[in-house]
Amino acid sequence: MTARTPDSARDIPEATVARLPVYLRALTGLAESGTTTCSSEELAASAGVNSAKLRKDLSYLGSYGTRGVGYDVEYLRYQIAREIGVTQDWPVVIVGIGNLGHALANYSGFRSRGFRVVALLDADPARHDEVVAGLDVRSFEDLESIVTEDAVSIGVIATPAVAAQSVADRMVAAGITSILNFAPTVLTVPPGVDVRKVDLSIELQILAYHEQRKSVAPGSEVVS
Amino acid sequence: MTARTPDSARDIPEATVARLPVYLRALTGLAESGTTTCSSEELAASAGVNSAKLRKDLSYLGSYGTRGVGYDVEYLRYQIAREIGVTQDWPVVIVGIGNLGHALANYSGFRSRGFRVVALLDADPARHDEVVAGLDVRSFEDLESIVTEDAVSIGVIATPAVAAQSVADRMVAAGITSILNFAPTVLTVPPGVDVRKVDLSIELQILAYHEQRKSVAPGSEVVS
DNA sequence: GTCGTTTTGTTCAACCGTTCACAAACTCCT
DNA sequence: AGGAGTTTGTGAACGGTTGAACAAAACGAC
Repeated sequence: MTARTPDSARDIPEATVARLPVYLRALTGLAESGTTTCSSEELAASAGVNSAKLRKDLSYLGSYGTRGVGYDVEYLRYQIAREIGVTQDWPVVIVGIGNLGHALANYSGFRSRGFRVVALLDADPARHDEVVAGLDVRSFEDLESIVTEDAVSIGVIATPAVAAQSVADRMVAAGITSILNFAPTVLTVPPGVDVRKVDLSIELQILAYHEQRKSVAPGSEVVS
Repeated sequence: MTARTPDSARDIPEATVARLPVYLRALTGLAESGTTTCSSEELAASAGVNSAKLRKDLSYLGSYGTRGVGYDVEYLRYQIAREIGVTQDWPVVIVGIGNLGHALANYSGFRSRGFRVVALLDADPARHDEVVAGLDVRSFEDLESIVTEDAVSIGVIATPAVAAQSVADRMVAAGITSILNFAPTVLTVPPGVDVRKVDLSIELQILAYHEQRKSVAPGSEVVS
């Protein structure tokens, strides 16, 4: 048996980390529908995974269930939120207020899940008088002062591809250590900085690959 | 040695499929900058992976390189495009023309990569007179006729979470077999239908998890 | 208190994906 | 033609992820 650390401190597998937010959302849904207790089977169904995987994932956080009973929805929800770090609010800055930047700025899912958009920046002065989602679009030159003042550690890049690398460089120089990149380009960052990328057309291309296969071979593939 | 099938027919690992579009983009970039030949090392650098992985990925498609020389950029680009299926155009329908739907409809990366948005649908009649990205927003009730008429097999869901499942059900009933879901909810679909999901807040939460860990001193344990 | 039922937490084996290391194959130079 | 240098394609080892199966623990009935 591994040593039982009182507070969570062990390293959680990356695949598990990626699913924790899904469990968190499922638990929120259950809580809103009035459920106070749930089994791993129920929660797994809500999250779209199988129950063995769910239990294994939760076991990395600690032992928050009760055998023979299940999980207390509110308690587990809090534990996962704490583990992810969304019990506190994370200030976020969005750079590139085009169509996608607009959508991101207005996305209510950010604020409701522990993220607070503190600034919208764009290199184009023509956009600087605009007000989006209650925030006025500011100059990209303000990046450093905003990052310092609001202790921003997460940046979102929604610029055209050509600008993305230089924006990332400025972000890193300003002190940002986590970047969510929507621009269709590969970012190079120094060690210690995390980058996650969301690429819309890549997702469609993956679907197209499988779609093409369906029309050829009868052996169908299912990805949930 | 495994049997050499003349045309691509073997099953390509899912992880490899997800990277092929990245290679395709990197090759397009190289071609635009006038490069006609590249080594696996160069291409891997452009794509942000290591060269061994790149070579192994490409080996699933066939043997398209020349030892001692490298890859012909244009030739390899075509082969990957053919494998993914983006040499033909894929008609796509987008449902839910809110902020995100707007952004998706205007996203030029779709059309330039083999996808053609044929219709924008929304359940809200107040949006039906709007024109977005050169297309007029139509009623969700038109889904079936559009899917049939334009042979649409890929649908994009950009609706609020509560509507997503019923939209997916209608899409599946209409004949769509691949769905890209931007709504923050788990979709249930019958076997044979592929779903990929893009979840903006989940990506941020994964970053937050790692960010939280950075600020804590490595190996420090708090025991009260 | 004991038994039976339920459900978690964990162990174990199979699977998938990544990386290393190297033989095979091609070019260039002499 | 042959040898040196280069780069691909792949076999094999390794580590991470998944899924099944089960022991441990809690609860309720009596």
